[in-house]
Amino acid sequence: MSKKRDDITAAAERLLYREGFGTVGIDRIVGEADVALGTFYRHFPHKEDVIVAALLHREAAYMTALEGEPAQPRGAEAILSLFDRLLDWAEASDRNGCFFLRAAGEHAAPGPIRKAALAHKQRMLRLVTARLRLGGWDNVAADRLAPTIFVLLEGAVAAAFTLGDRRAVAAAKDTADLLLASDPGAPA
Amino acid sequence: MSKKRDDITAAAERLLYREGFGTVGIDRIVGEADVALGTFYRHFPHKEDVIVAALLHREAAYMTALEGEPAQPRGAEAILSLFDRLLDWAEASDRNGCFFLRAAGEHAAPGPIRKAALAHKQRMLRLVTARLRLGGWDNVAADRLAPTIFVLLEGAVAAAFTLGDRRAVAAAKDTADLLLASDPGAPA
DNA sequence: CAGCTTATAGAACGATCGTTCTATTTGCTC
DNA sequence: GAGCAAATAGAACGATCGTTCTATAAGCTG
Repeated sequence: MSKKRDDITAAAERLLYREGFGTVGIDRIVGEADVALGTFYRHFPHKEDVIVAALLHREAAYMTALEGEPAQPRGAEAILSLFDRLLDWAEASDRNGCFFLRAAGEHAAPGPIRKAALAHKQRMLRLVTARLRLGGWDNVAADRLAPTIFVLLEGAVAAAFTLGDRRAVAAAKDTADLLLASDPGAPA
Repeated sequence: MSKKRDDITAAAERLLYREGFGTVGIDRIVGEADVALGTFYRHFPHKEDVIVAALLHREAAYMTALEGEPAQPRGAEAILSLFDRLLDWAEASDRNGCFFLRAAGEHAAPGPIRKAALAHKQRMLRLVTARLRLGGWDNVAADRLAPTIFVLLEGAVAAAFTLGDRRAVAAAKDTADLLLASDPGAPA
């Protein structure tokens, strides 16, 4: 709705992701967004609020990036394409780990930040489940396979960050392929 | 060497892991360790120093916990037992994500903290490689399989945290089992 | 133009943070 | 017991942080 609000959210996401929640102050965000301090506090009464907005903003972009391309993927491709999109995403942004994992870890107190961060992971698990169904797995098989695919995605993100190369994502994709191919519930 | 130093390190590890690097101040660490402020600064001239000490302390405990039990595991058990130990570890400590991943993410500036955190991941990859060799895989097969096992371990840690149950670790273990069993380089 | 919302620059506040300092005491070793 | 390193309690510092406030300027709608 508000241009300024969006500018602030985007700047916050960039800085918080790149440098950390504790490191980045509001003055930095205000500077990066090129808005006045008063404008910031008009839109976000507390720092907590802008962090939540940054999380939601990044989540939307991330989920959209993951689901691009094959509109009606067949079979395993519904899952395997997620790893390809993940690789694109990881190579486009500066890799600094999973924003949501970090947000939850650095904000142990129950509250909007932790809630938003953990909710994203639940939505990711649901996204994987939905993709399995899209690929042709029945509901039971999808629910059974989703946690493993989720683990592979989480591991791929983490390892791509810490090892710094694309091997990890490729390894995760290959493993997903093996898993799906060897599963008795594979679609025709 | 120094009892006080160890007390401070242990207190810092506990607090920093549970509550985050930005949230916990030195006064909190000093309070938890029950030492005077001057004692703290005698042992750790900068906050950075105590963070690095906390990382190394946790790493030592973690790696030790992972390698417990079957002294000479045979075949896949060399790897699969890692997931069992990981489950024990995750259920013993308050789950708040991977300490090292968080440390690296929240300290983007190159420096001792990021270095220690990322070095741990390299050591984990080496640990996995060594376990594969211990299980009977030759060097080539071990190097090929290690990144995937590493991804599964990373994914298990992350998912155990965000999903909050043990399903994730079990799923990762089963996948490792499948992977190792279906690999052509499996030991006799 | 009037009137209202929004944005601006910047000072200012209280709290907290990492760090330093002082003065005193404890505990070990010669 | 002398001497010295280590630990204590606590005040104090400058910097930074999140937040509030004031005063002024744009920008849009009637």
